[in-house]
This record gives sequence, structure tokens and C-alpha cells, in this order.
Amino acid sequence: MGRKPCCDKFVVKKGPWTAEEDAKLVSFILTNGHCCWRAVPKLAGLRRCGKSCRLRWTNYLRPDLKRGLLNEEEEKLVIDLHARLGNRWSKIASRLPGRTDNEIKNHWNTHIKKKLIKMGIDPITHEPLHQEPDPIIISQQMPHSPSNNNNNNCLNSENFNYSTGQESPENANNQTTSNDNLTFPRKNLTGYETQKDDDDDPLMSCIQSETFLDDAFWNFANTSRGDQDYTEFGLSSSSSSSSSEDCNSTWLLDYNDFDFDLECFNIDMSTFEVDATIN
DNA sequence: AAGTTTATCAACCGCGTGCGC
DNA sequence: TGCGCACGCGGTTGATAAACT
Repeated sequence: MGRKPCCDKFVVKKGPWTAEEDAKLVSFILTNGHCCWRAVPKLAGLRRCGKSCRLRWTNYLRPDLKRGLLNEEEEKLVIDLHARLGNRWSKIASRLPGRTDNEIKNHWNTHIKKKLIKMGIDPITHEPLHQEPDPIIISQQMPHSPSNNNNNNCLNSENFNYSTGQESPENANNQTTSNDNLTFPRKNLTGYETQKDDDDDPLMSCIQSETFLDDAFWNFANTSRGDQDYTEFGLSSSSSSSSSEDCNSTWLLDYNDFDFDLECFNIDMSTFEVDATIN
């Protein structure tokens, strides 16, 4: 018995995607959207499993993705969020515009984990490694513990010293800030909309009560959101963009031969032209 | 230069969850 | 209420590149 396979394993192709497959998928989704991932490969003319198409799109082909390694601020945020959420990578990724859960998970396992260990911090508990863990305390402080949702046990980027692994006592009791009207950026195909679906999630409520998630915190990712600046999409609208930012958008240039309908993204195509001239 | 080890990350797999019937 | 389907998530694998011996 066992679970029915999601697709015919003798028909679907596996392994790395080719440029041609990428082009087919991007072209199809930008034109038609993805009403049903299972149907996408068939309709797009791909010998892939729908699951694989979704993954390829969300992790690599989506136009709003940033490319390149996480910067210092993003890393810090990932550590903060991991301390609260544990390995809930998709939740963590939802707080980092242009980053995917897979990317963050990989980065955590290959970079951050090692850094924390080097600093003497347990990457699982976020406690100093030299301390013998108390199972009772850990159970109370585990990010997934419901009892932890509204307390001050969460480590906070503002008062946690990643060099020492200690929380500074003067700030430890000042974590709750007024955020009655706080809204959070959320990625979707059309950009950002007010986050609502996490309202009922006590863990997310815990996060949303933290200072570091105030809009100002996101300035590192977007310094002029209101003026058609798509830096969080990896699209630089400025002619002074750095080389790394240029790299962020070069992937799209590979597809400039295709007849894309980008209206669904609310993206000003002139943005692309600027980068194209830079390159 | 060749072989080996380590690091990185794209992609796969299986399971949990939500939803419609 | 139970069942099946589809999606999304998190853990894991495997291919490749880079570093090392």
C-alpha cells in the first residue's frame, strides 16, 4: 500500500532544470498564473511533476527573489526569528522579502549554524553552549511552546549579544512595544499586502509584538519603497546600483526574448530597461 | 597535476494540513 | 463525518564547485 505518488514517476523528468524548461514555466505562469500546480506541467508542456514546478518557481524563477547571500541584517533577523519560531523556515522567510524558505534553510545549515557554534551559542536552543541545559527550562523556552508566545523569554535582537550569547539585562524587560497599527510586508505575486492570516497564530503574534519587526527595521531591504523602487525584488531602479544588485536582476534578462505579460506583478517594465543598459 | 575532502545549494521526498465533495 | 486531492512545509539527498593535501 502506501501513498499514491503525486505524479507518474516513469513519465516525469527529474534533476536540474534546463533553461528551456525554465523559460516554459516562467512564460506559462506569467501568462496564466498557477491556478493548480498539478495542471501546470501539462499545460506548460513540461515533463515535470507539479510539485517540482512549484518549487522551481518559488525558489528560483519568481521575479521578486533577491539573489546572493544573505546580508548581515538579514542573517541577524533570521537568527532572531529562529530563536522564536524554530525551524519554521517558511514563516521566517515570510519576514525576509525576496528570500525563500529553502534559501534561508540552506543558509542556516551552511553558515549561520557554524557561526553560532563558533560564538558558543547552541543553534537549536540559542543558549550559550557551555551551560548544561535544564530540560524543564528548555521546555518552557522552546519557541514552539504556547506558553512562550506572550512572554519575554524570546531573545531579542536589540538586547541579545551574539558575541557573548547573553541578553543584556537593562533591555530585557523592555521588549514589548506599541504596535497597534503595525502591518507587515508579505510577499505575493503582486508585491506586498497587509498581513492578516497570521493574526490568529499566537507565535506570529509574539513576533509581531517585537520592535525589530517595525517597518523601520526593513529599511535595509528597501530604502524608498514608495517610489517604484523594486530593490526588494532584486530589481534596481537606480543607475548607481551596485554590481551585486545588478546580478540580482540579470537572470530576468535571460528571458527578455519572451513575450511576458508582467501586468500581474504591477512592475514598471522601465525598471528592467534601466538595468539592461547598465549591463 | 591528481586525488580527496569539504562546502554549497538546487531539487527531491514524504508527511501534515486544509478544503471540497 | 470521512475520504481524497492538492498544496506547502521541513528534512534530506545528490551534484557540483572549491579548497586542501
